[in-house]
Amino acid sequence: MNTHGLIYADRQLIEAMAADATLRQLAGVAALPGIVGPALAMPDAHQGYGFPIGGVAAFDPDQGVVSPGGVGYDINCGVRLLRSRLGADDLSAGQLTRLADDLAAGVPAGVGRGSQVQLSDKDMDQVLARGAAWAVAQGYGDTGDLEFCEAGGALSPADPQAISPRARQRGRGQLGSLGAGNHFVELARVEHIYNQAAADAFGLTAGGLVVWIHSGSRGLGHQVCDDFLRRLAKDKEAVHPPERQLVAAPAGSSIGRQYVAAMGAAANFAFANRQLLTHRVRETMFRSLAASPRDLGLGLIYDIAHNIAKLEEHITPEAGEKRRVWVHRKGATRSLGPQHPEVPSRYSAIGLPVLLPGDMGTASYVLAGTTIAEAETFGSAAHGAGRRLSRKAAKKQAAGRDLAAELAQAGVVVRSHSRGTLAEEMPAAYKDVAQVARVMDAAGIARLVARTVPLVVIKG
DNA sequence: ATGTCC
Repeated sequence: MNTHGLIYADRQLIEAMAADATLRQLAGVAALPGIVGPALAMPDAHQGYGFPIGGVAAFDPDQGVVSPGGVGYDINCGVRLLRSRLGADDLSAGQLTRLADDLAAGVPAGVGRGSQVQLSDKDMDQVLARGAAWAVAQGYGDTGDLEFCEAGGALSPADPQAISPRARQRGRGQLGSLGAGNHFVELARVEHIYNQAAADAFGLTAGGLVVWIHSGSRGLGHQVCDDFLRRLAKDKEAVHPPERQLVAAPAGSSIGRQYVAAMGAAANFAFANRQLLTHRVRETMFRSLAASPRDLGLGLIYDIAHNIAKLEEHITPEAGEKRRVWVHRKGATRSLGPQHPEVPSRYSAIGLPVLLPGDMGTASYVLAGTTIAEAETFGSAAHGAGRRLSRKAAKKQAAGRDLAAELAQAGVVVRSHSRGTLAEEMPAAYKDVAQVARVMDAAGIARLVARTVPLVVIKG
């Protein structure tokens, strides 16, 4: 190892990490060349492809690497949160059911499912280069949305030409679609406020209705990851660690630059995707409730990327030097404290919103970023509950059960395109998100702001 | 996560 690992967890969470390959994978990350500061594991960390999900690592731009396994297959998988002017309890059961039906009909979802938008090659170039800004320019959303997206909703560098024809083809009909797996649209009620000043700044009120949107770069990002893993596996320039899935490219090498440019373009596809989904959700809700945008609100609180590598400037942990580093956040969220220049001015006294979606039957958390995270974790925090059961084990446990009925009984209206997805995503498949939130608050890498509970969930 | 194997 070139550095040590640093894990944020309580006893139970670290025992779960010890029971799978998380710690071995973290040691593999710590052995990569040019790593700066420790190899970090957030409290939701679990084993992933080569590099733990919930892992964070920073690399020197000259001596270090970029790694597709350190970003993940779903490039710029991420989460958005919308506030509303509605009280959740003002909606009748009938209105909620109708919203569930209308959103299920209006939001394209499911494996391989496409969108209503068919992109020309020229449009696709613009999506890949400009991300959410392209979507807003096309009328999908408000100009104001961009201020509340990480990186303004577009990564740079991003080169449309670095994307393979196959990746482009897979993405062509998928912009504005949810996908499957853990992706969702959720209407939720703000159940508890922990920090009133932060909640006020974020526009969250107790009892208020909010909307969570979780999606990524669909088949396009998946293909980009696959393309570069294959190319790196047979590239002499590449770094080939004993854990073969952790193959990496020197950040300054030709293939490293190509990966970064392709990853940025795929990330932009994901930003545009969430922007189109947002537009579709707003339109559907306005129509379903026969309400005006003025009455409903649905302004964007924030859009975070939780599968990404970015060249960022940080004061390095322990050494305390100001350096530009390639920060890999794989299943990890950015956490920046008050007054940081990348925090929108509306939130500058509070810190960046840290969005922590839980499972579809329990709760999700909104937290605020901290200067402690800036100092210790390259400005990073956890991204969710973390899996307790593999997809396969979850399906086995769900056999013979009617999960939609169980969730309805618990007050959550679920619409899913696939029974399999519902089984893989059942609440018992996830660890306790409250535990993850508590660890972050106790360690100071993010501060609790609010808890929301699900009312309506749309799944792939 | 994923046209769940080109």
